[in-house]
Amino acid sequence: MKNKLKRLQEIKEIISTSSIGSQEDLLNILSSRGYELTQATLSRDLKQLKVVKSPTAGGAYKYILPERGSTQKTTTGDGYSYAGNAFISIAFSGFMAVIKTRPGYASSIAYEIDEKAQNEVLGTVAGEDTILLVLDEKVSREAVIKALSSFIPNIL
Amino acid sequence: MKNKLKRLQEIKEIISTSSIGSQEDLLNILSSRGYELTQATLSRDLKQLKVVKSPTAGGAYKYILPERGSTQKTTTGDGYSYAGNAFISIAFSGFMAVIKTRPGYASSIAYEIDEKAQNEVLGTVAGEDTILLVLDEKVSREAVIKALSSFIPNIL
DNA sequence: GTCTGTTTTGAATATTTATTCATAAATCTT
DNA sequence: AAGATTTATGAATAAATATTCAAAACAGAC
Repeated sequence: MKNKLKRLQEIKEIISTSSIGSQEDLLNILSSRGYELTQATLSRDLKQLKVVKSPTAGGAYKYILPERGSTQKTTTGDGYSYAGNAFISIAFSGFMAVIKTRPGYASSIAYEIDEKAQNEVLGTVAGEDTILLVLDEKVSREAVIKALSSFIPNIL
Repeated sequence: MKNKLKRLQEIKEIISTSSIGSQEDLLNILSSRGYELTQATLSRDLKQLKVVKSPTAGGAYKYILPERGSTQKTTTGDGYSYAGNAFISIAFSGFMAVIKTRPGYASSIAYEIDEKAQNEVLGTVAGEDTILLVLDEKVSREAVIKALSSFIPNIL
């Protein structure tokens, strides 16, 4: 219909000026302003507007508009990893390990480690060509190597 | 139970690192990591964490952590303590700890730690979303938590 | 106009999420 | 320790929300 756009505007306005806790409430307000639609349509409208139902401090819920001017997130898309090439060496000390990489690759490899070796590695800190890993004190160094080897073939 | 806190941290971590579309999905991941709970409890957890189910660009939904400053208010007192919001989790290994934060906040929180927990923490190294803490070997983990909790309320 | 493809919508339904109610576990107070 | 109070939880259910499926409204192209 022609008034979908106006309706979306109205929805944004209602949501931003009052505290709406359910689609049914919003539906009633819209109805009182002359917009006839069903919950199904409203659900789709809210999805399109990227409206979100957020828990409030008072223990209830309210709909909120998405952040304005938020930057689009960039997704690499290719899904390929340079880990194999960029990896240079690994060494252990206590419950830590240091990985050397080719310059510039430390953070991307660290990101993969964070993703894929959560059981073995508590966390990482990456510089330019060095990654510091904090290992779980319950796992062996062999287990760490094994976990990393699934996406860093050169490690062996 | 006592593991509610760890569970909440785990939830934050899962949500911030992967794309979860329903509580059931999240429930499965939690289950695979050893957390047994029902959807009812998860719903309450998410409400407490103010997690929100947001429509994505791809036409689906995903859970996201609350944006800093959206509904959360700054703590009273001498300054801003945004640390609470940006903090995600803490884990220990040996005389070290790893703190995960929302991307970009690691260094500011690390700065606060350096300032305010000098007795417990020898030093920190911060990346984008991870802080490495070297702990004083004479203090307990509980003491560290206690010291940090004075300016990272969410830690408890 | 008619044809064809796209968009919008409602009714019914499926799915998802929140809450109620009861119980158990933890915490506090004597 | 016992009793009282708060907190955490699951099972069942209620409530809310998303989607399917079919139909209608629309927009162009001819």
